[in-house]
Amino acid sequence: MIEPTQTVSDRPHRTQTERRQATRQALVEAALLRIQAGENFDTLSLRSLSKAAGVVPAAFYRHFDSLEDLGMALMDDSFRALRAMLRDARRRDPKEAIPASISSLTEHVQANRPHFAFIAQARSSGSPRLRATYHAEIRLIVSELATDLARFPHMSKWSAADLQMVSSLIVNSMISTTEAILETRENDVAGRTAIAKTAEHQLRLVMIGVPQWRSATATEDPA
Amino acid sequence: MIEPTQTVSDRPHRTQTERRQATRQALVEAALLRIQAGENFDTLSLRSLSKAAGVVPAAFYRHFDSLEDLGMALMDDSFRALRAMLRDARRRDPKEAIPASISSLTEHVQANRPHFAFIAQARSSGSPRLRATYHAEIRLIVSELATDLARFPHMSKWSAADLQMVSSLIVNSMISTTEAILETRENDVAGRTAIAKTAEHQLRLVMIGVPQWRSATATEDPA
DNA sequence: TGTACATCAGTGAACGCGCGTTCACTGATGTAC
DNA sequence: TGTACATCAGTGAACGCGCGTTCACTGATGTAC
Repeated sequence: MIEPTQTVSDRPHRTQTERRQATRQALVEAALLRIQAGENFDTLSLRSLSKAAGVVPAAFYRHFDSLEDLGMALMDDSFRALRAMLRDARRRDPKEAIPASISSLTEHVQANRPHFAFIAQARSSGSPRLRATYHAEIRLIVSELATDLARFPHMSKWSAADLQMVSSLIVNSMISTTEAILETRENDVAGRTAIAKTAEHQLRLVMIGVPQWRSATATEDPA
Repeated sequence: MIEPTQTVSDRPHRTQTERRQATRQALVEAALLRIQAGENFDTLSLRSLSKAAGVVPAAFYRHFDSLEDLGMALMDDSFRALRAMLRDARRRDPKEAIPASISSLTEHVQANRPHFAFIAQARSSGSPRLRATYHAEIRLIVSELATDLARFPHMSKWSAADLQMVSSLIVNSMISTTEAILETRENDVAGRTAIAKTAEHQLRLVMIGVPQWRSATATEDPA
């Protein structure tokens, strides 16, 4: 009577691989949940996460070498979410770059609160290795934005240093905006709208200065 | 032969009050030392700090109710250092406001690394109470800067919202600069000079946009 | 298809450790007379 | 100035707890024949 072949979702006994993935994911998600709730990653314990994932502490080691190892996995996932956001922003109308970027930011942060919260934390907490990874990723993003900016009319002749200067100003401002969004309560839509508006004005103000910018120092790294 | 009245520093047996203060200070400084070394405040333990201060764990309670209480004391000290920096910056030539502010920032951060590092951490770690204190202090600083900015020629007629918008852009940028300075090694003077230069350019770029700024929305909070 | 064996995710017990907190105490400093 | 008493910063021992890590194990899933 019972169909001998069932779909994956129907099957009560999943394959070993599927079960393994599920446990790993449960550990990761336990961490993200606690981070979303405002806890700092480095106050999490292997035992509490294992418990939340419904697994004995020793089982943790079947998936991660250590808490830091789980942190690195979280870092991967989180920056993947961040890069998806950047891709989305770039895909939108370049004539409306500012509002497009801001709305992309607010939407993605809202849809991936725990990942962005984890990134925000990594700025100044976590192990040195996690922090180093964070800073390397951010530096990369700043450089990529600098490249993008060089395509804008007024900045095509700018020095690399000046492009990095504007780029890091923008990225830092976006990080602050992200943190502000994360501080809003889930249902405070108006609060987030206000933050987005302010962020938009800040970007506009920066871009207004661009056509008149003249670097004071002529000395540039010849490389 | 021995002078019956000695100076405080000579006296081998200080008063009870002096000894008390010294122990309290030793606890606070043990925390600051560990923070300066890159540790996060909320990984510190009452026992390790007591040990560093040369005192038994139970003695901690003669000075602080809890670690959070010590954190609040650190917060007071740290924001006192930050406010001293702001006062210093305001005291300097207003015609050279940008370089004056940046050099004041770099000097004070360098002279009070652990305090500024603690503040930088409080942005996204520590107990909710510590975080709330941090955000309240920063909000106050943003508002004070907005008031200052209103005295500048082009901004005297600006709306409160627009002043806050520029002010928070500047403060966030300064926070990022502070964090960058804290990441430099103690002897990396050149690195800090480069960071200061970039920060100066960023502020200049922002201020260049100011005369042309027109708020897009006419709707303002009537209050 | 059926059987024998290998793999391996998860178990449960045990370990030593540093933690925050409590308590009755000690002995030097401070105060009242 | 000298004495008797009060104050109180710091002591040392003890507590129960959650931590990370180890280990031999179990039993279901997967594989080779």
